[in-house]
Amino acid sequence: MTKDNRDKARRRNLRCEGGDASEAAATMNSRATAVLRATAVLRAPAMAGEKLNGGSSMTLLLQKETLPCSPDHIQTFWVQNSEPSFQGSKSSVNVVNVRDRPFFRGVEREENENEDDEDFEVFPHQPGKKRRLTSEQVQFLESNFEVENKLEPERKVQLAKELGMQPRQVAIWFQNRRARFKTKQLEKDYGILKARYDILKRDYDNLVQENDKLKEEVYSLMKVIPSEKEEQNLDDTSCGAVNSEHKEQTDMIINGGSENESKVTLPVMEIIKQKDANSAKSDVLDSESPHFTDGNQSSLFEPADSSHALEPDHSDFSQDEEDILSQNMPLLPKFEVEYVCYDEPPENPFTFRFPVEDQTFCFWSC
DNA sequence: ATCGTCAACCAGCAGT
DNA sequence: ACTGCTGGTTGACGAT
Repeated sequence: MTKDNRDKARRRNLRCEGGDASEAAATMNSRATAVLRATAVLRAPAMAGEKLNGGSSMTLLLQKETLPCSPDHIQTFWVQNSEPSFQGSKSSVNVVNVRDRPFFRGVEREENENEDDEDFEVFPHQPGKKRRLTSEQVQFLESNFEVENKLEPERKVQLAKELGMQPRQVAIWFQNRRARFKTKQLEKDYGILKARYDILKRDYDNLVQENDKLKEEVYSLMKVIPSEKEEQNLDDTSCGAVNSEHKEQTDMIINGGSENESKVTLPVMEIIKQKDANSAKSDVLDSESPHFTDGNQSSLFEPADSSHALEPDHSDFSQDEEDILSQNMPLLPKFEVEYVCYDEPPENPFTFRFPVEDQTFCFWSC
């Protein structure tokens, strides 16, 4: 018999016997003695982890007819059975009739159904019967979950006592609650990533448009400059050579000069730099645009830095543009980056190259 | 009848 | 060996 099989058999036996013996005993004991039942209706803390002390509105729910105790008993019970985080000098205690409260409907019914059952075996698991927890039980568990989503053994027993549940039920509820929380968190993160991608995509499209405009302007400027020179050097025999050199430079700029950028002569670079300065105010690249300041950024993301977006143009995606994109998408999973089809394998898996079409961006819509 | 929710369960893994 | 966790599944139950 393997270890796993032994484990499974043991666990099945435990469940068939009504769960862990000590847990069951604790529950039954609590039920036998808990003529007084208490729960707390707590305002849900604004944020998980916020302590539920001072100022929480607290309601003690008492079974009116069977309550043999004074307010002193109530206080004693509460202090003995509450976690420190639920205690507070500012907490208000209200004694109310709970006959109508949903929290006790199930208990009451069970008790009535088992009036002759002196050992209080009203909670053992009945195969095929599932009872929903009452709204009050769920609310109490939710409050505790927000304080701490893990469940220590003592706390589990404590909660089970206070809620009239089996500790195993409490444990299962916390497990399921964690699973639900994780699912929601994943959905939320996906939404944030999607929004982030949309912004990057929009910026990229705008950059492409800006790039095209710059190219056109450079072309038009290149037409003007040679004509001026021609006028000044009409008889200059080197004119042809100058124009030839100039044309090479222009082509290098427009068609991709990353190979030897330093050879670009100053006049052309100045023109481009002036254009950069004018374009720096573009809303496309404005680091103060709303998507950087909406205050709703997930911790998953760092603000995109578009400050490099108007470096001297390279028609192909060169190193600068790769840097821009890699900075803007620092946390994209590697598989997404490598989705681009390469003619040749990339030398570095973290550098990537965009094809002329922006098919790279299809990974969200695929 | 169908669908969504949720308590309960199972299998596998990890820590003690 | 024991315990608790995660991920996945099952089945009861309520809403439509």
